[in-house]
Amino acid sequence: MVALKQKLEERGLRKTAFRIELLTLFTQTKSSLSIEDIKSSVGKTSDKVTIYRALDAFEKSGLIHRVPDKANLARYALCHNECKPEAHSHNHAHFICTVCDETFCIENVEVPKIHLKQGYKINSSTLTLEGSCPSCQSA
Amino acid sequence: MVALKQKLEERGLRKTAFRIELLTLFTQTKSSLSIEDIKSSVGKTSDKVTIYRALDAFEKSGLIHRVPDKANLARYALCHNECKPEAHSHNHAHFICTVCDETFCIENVEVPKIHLKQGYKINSSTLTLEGSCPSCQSA
DNA sequence: AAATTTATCGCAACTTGGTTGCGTTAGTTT
DNA sequence: AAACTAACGCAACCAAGTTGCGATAAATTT
Repeated sequence: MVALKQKLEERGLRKTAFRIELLTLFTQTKSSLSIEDIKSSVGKTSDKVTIYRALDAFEKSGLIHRVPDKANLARYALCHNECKPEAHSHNHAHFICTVCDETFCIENVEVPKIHLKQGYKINSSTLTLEGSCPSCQSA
Repeated sequence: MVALKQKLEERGLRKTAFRIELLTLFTQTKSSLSIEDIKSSVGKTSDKVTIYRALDAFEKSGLIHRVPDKANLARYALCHNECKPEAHSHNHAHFICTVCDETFCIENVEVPKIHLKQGYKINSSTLTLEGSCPSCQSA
């Protein structure tokens, strides 16, 4: 909890009740959170605009990053590595279960380095796998 | 043109003026088309609903497939390989230029096969690269 | 060729994810 | 405590995409 407030302070973000609650939610979540998820657990009291702006601020300051989502919706997860503002480094793949719509970070899989024809400058690369996860297999 | 109408007929789609025009546009386009692109070249006369439904029908019948887009918008391209309804096979990477927002298919790059932990079933995998393309480099 | 069938069209109205403007509230700094 | 300004919250808005439904026009049947 203390470390959590520190994270906000380090980045020049204010320690409001809502933002602390939101960041806590992220630390307690194994995989990623959709806006839906967030709304249903901390959004009862806060306006959607507040949520969007907080997510935006968190992302800009390197606290969280966007992960892909089946329906092309926004989805976020905590940054594990050292992410600085304007330079997120998330070189891992994502697995999206098309049954339960969960998004999993595949930590131990590196996104292969691709080199393109001369002239292309690559800033980021994402490898997204779609299918069904173990719990949805058995169903 | 003849082959084009045939494609529609083969899939049980009607050869309406609009759908022929739309399919022609796809064949004339090297990379991919956003809804914006489509609207501005064939959408003057047709309703957006018509466009969406035509794209939907084309995709379902394996004529075109969706490609990722920077802003998570829908974007489509012609199917090169043999795509059947319900079974698209597009094992190539996409490059999105974040300057001009163009999406390029990287034809000669295979999406590497990833094997996950037991229990995950992968239906499709997409490798998306973001950066700036040659023409936007020089600017 | 006319009649029937049915895919496609096009308008209106709606839904959803997300944004903008702006006045108010509340951390933070002095 | 006063001043400063990030963050909040409401309303209004926007854009992408969907749904319902009657009208139109291919394709098929007679």
